[in-house]
Amino acid sequence: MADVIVKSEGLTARGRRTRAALVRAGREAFDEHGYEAARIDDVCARAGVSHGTFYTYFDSKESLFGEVAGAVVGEMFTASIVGPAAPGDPYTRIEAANRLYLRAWAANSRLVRMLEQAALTEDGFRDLLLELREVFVRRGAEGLRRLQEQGLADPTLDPRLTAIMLGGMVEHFAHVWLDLGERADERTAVELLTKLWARAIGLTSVSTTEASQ
Amino acid sequence: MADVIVKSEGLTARGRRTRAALVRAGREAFDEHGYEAARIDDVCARAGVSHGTFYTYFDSKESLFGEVAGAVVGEMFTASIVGPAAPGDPYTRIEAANRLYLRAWAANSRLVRMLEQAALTEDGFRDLLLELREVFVRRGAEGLRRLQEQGLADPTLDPRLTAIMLGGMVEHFAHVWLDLGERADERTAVELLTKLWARAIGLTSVSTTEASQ
Amino acid sequence: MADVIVKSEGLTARGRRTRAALVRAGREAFDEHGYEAARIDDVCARAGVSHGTFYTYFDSKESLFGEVAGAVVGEMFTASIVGPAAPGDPYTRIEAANRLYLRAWAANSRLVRMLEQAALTEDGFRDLLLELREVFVRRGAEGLRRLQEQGLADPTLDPRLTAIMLGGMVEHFAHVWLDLGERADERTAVELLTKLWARAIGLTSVSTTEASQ
Amino acid sequence: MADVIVKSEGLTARGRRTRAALVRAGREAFDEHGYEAARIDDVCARAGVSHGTFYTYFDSKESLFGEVAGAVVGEMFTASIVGPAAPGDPYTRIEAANRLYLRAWAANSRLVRMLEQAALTEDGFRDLLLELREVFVRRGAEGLRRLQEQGLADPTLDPRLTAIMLGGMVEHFAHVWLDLGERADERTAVELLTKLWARAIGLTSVSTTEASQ
DNA sequence: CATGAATGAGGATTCATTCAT
DNA sequence: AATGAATGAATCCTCATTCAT
Repeated sequence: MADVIVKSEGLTARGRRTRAALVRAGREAFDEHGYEAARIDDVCARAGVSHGTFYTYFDSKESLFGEVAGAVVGEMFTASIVGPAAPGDPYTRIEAANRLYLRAWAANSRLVRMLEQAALTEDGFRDLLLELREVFVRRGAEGLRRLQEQGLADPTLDPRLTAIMLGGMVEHFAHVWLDLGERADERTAVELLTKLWARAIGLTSVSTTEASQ
Repeated sequence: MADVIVKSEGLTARGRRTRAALVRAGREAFDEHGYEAARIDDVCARAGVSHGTFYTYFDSKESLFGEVAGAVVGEMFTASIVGPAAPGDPYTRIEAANRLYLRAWAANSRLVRMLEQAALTEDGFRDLLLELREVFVRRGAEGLRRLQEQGLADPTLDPRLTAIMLGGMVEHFAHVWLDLGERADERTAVELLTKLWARAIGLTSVSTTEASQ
Repeated sequence: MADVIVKSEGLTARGRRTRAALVRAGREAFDEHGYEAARIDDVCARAGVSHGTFYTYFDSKESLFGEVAGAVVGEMFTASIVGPAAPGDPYTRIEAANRLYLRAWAANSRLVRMLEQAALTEDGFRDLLLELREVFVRRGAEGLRRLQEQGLADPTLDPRLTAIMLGGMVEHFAHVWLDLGERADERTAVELLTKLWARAIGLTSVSTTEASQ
Repeated sequence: MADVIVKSEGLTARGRRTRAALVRAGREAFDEHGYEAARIDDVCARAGVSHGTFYTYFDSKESLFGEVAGAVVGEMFTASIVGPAAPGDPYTRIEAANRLYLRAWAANSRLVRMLEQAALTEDGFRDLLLELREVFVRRGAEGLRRLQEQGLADPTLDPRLTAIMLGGMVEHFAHVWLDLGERADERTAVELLTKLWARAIGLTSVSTTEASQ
């Protein structure tokens, strides 16, 4: 993945536990205070280890963040996979994907923002960030292409750009919803996002189906 | 607006010049390095004044940022106004609005991100940020409501939530486009954003017109 | 007096007014905040003049303090003089002197403390302080010597040392009373101070007189 | 005691050594330069530690001063205790008390002055100062009351106010003697202070005894 | 005389990182 | 593997003083 180097080889069981505790603590600290404001002291206190111990496992604050960010990105990958043989019609599947998409971003909104900050200065983070985005963009683009091939979506739409825009709509809403406190319940949000998404790509079989809502 | 206090009354011409130079320099510095990483010394060097002079005009880095953010928000308001008697059909008007919207956010993307960061800790900035968002959200919601009243858009859509989502799509694309380096030319982007937007709200008179593009 | 140099010659009437305003403002500022904490800005604001003007009249903050301290010392000299042909018996005269002494120190307690602070570093201030003390010490010592010569007080007491100690009692009480908030009314305080003072020096004609209180 | 918080728990032997060195250095620095003029860098240099180490043990200059002041007050308490079964007649015991009193104040004169300065702004220091004063005042007042009960001192004197005044005489003399350089040897000073004190309270058994000195 | 903008030395404080134990 | 004391570069901010107008 990203080329951030961490000290993680040849650890005893105890060492692995300590290391894991630090990553967990780091994730909390970054999420609560942001990258700059998060203190190594705080991380160590949360993990229940002393100052010096931190440097047994990580070279620097940055390398801890790399680890945390990698874990988050991994989770988001996993969490957003709609079972390949997902049931139902295209609309329902888009809805399911949007629900997972929204949840994945909502759960990690602040850390992804941080990763974006970090990406501005560190190329390693930039790569990680682009990789994260690319996975979601490709997934969206492929889904659209498949629908286009099946004659269910407007074939003139550029799949990649469309996926970026509509994916961005979901991602951005996750941010507004959670970080900025816009009031909405998940169900309503997912339904509306899906309706807009489906209409935007001209999902044919849907025009009547979801009119019943 | 935001409740950040600045020293700005009763200045001589020279004072106003210096102050303006500091704001300009601050905007550059923040835009280049981000809020935390921006150094007051750097700002002073850019403005060609000494250390202490900064504090003649501002209480702190924070208060300078407040000034810069206020200016940016003001510019974005102004820049995004579509002439009330904008020509043409609804689709063309949405397109014009999207173009301005995209440009406004693209021009200030980094500073708005910074404002979001700052909003996490400082209530004054949070207010400024919410105010900024609200203006765009309201504008979008009112546009949609008007179309709904004219029978040109799906009347079942919640105007506010829809405006947030579709506005977010544009805003987020501005970020991906400029900050993350996604390749696209403005024309293509605006056209696609508009097509998606129009379809999403079920803009009637359009379904055939622009299908020929 | 002290060898603090001030710019005070050849001033116009307007100049003298400004200068006086600065001294007055300085006295207030020093009394309220202490020497270190008093700000030249604050002094200028109180005096209603601009920053730069201060340096037309004084070389430095220190020289302003010199002026203020000199004025205070002068006032204390004046205020503490018991009319040479003060009426009544020795006891009554000691009482009158104590009342004035107490008032003089109470009125200027904080500024004298400041002068003591300043005296630690600046010889000019040290001289002024010693001069101030000396005046009071001498006055007390001479009073005692006169009583001793008249056979009214214990002739074995060293006049200077005794005056320092008993004068210190009054001076210190002024401090405790006003600066530290010890509750007591002036009348009671003066009566007790005088009784203690009179007894301490073995004032003969008094042993019965004041027993009637 | 005072509500100044210090970092002092769970230290290793090395930590305790460093901390103690800082307190010692701080006491010296404060005593030499005064509170405001004392530099943290100077304290660190004296203690032989680096800049940052200071903040491992203290939050601020103020908290170091709190520690130093607390230590001084503690020492003064201890140093001024006259053995309960002190030998001899009342006069001799007053003399012993005065000697200890004078020494205690003389040894810490400057730091107590500093505490008074600090008490003007910080309530924690004000409390510490008042506590210090109160101990001495009470001790004096109780001594006097005992003598009054035994019929050895003027029963009409208010014990507290009298103790404040006569205690102030000793305290103030310590200041004049040491800080202002009034020449006197301890023996003479203590004898005179005691004579004045004893006469002032009308100590009966003494009037003739010590008149022969 | 008055103004107020500009200066910059100086000081307190933070915190990631190192290292002896 | 863990500890926690020590480090010092880096940064913000203050305020007495100077100077051009």
